[in-house]
Amino acid sequence: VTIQAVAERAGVSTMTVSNVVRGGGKMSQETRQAVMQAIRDLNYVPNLAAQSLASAGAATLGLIYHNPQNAFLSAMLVGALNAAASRGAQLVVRDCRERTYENAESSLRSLVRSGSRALLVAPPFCELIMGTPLVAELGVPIASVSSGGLLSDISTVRVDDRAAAQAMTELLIRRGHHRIGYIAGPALHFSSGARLEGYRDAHAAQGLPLAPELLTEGDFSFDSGLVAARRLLDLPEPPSAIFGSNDDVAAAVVSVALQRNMSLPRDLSVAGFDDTPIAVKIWPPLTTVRQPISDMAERAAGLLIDAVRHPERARVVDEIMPFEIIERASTATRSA
Amino acid sequence: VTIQAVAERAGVSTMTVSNVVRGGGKMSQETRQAVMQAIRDLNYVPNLAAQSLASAGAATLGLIYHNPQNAFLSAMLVGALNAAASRGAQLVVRDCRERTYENAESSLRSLVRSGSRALLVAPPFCELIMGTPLVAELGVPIASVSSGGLLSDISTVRVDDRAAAQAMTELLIRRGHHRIGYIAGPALHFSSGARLEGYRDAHAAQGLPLAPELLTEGDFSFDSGLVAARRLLDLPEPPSAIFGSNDDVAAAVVSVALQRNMSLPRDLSVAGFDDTPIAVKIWPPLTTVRQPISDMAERAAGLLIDAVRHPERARVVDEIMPFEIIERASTATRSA
DNA sequence: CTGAAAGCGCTTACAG
DNA sequence: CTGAAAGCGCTTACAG
Repeated sequence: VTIQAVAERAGVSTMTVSNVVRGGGKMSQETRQAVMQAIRDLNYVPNLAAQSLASAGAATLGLIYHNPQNAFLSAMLVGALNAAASRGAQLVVRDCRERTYENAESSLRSLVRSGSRALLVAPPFCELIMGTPLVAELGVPIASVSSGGLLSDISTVRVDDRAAAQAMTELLIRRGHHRIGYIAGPALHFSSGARLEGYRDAHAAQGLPLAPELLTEGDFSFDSGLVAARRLLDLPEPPSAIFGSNDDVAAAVVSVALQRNMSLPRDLSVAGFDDTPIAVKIWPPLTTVRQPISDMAERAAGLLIDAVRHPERARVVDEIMPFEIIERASTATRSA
Repeated sequence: VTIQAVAERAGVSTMTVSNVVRGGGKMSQETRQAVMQAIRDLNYVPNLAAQSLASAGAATLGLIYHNPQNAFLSAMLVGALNAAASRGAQLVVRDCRERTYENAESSLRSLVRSGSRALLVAPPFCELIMGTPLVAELGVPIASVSSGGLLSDISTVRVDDRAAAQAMTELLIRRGHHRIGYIAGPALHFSSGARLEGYRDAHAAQGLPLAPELLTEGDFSFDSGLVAARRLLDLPEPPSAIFGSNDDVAAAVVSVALQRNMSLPRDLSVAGFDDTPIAVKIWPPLTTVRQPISDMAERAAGLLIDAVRHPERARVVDEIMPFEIIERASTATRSA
């Protein structure tokens, strides 16, 4: 069942069918009705590959990321898929094996070459390609989610990571915690730096000294959180609260604490970042910074679809979405 | 940079370039070298949409599923993506909003129409379309992962869910548990039925009576696990162990128990199914049935790619992969 | 408001 | 071992 079959059945040209399918074009009600009927009768479904080849309206978005097991990525995928589905776009997903510029470059080129008219790039790839000649060479709009900072030539939808981390740290300080351990993310992600700044800002704002031994670095993985948590809890003077830079890392802290028979949140307050599903699947559920990842991805994908359909209006934007501090049972006022 | 540009630079026809790109064909070493060099010089990347349109070798697989937030689906995605990447295939992913036959049908038709040469269908869609005329109408090989049973006209890669559930239940019985709560999955999934059978088999095999009040049903979600766990623990004579039919449900049991200040595994043993990431991100880590979801998906996708490339050998297969019982800290011998 | 023609970048027979 | 031709299903200007 091709567009031609539909055209014949409806007694019009393929061009008219194409117009009806894409929703645009002006035509008499009857023609449109006839075409719709033929489409229904024949059970016609457009061939996206052909649409894309003919370099058409069917915006197909390319998405690259690393480690799809990750909850952040799952959420991002959901959002992008939603935007694509609700707006008739196609999503092509590509897993980049390594977090290197070279990997990102070859995946991105292939995607564009294969019909992607816009690109959604997950961290840390957006940081990696930002500002390089590649961005212009690709020649399509590019957007990212949760980049952790403004990206000169890539649109971004993010929260104010620095302010969010500051707000969370201040919450902990208000709860009476003076020694707050921090588990930073990997340097490759701009968001790691921004969140760390926020942690520092809070100390400065509240006149609390920064204790260097309370600062550790992980790579956003649960296992790295385990290591960092042990180091922190083994300190001669351990922290009374630990802020992990994402939920997986915070969950690792909870795990280590429970394993040591500590009672949470009495003996230790724990906070995370993202509000991914795991935040409420562990006990005690995590106090965390809610970052609407799916919505952000949906918005970013929407931006791209708009840019593809209305190139004249397209431009690089930096959208900041609101974050929310969610206090759950993993934090409490410091016990005297 | 099209295939033509490469052909000109290498001084051959596009057909020869095409042959080199797809790896097949017989040609002199020099021609091949020249073409490869031209490809490198020009940074040529084939246009998958065009390949697909020309109804070519570039196997593109369509994948439909529901609720990508789910750990099972993430793992499945990873596996499929791996297979696709390592074998030069393209993966197009489609989220089916509702778990209905109609939804599956329209998504599947669209996928095929748009160039998918084979389909990977997640539960419960494989159960939904199995045995219907649609399968033949689609006209492409279809495979599923973890279907929970043999599917007449769809290839499947699965574990023996019944035997796995029996093995887990027997482990619990051997640990001294006589009253084992069970939280079944939704009826739509064949695996729910199979696992429940396994739970029963174990009781029969060990000469243990089945207590109907110990049987509850969830829908594989964490929240449904919360409800079921409360019901079970509120019983006049509560179970000393609870077996959840997936890890999310088991995590919910752990959560409810900890919330009630029970000490795990002393007061309650908990077991799950799947060995998804959450199994080791909670404390105590879950005893569970390890089902190699990613590998299974990779295998299923590989089967499909083979079927596309060698249609003459293609047939419906039912592959059973080994499961593994992983005992972690969430289970223990029943305390007297 | 509707249509005929050319073309998107590739591959598939079919020749040579 | 290599190439010229036709065609995959659609869309984009351009006419009428």
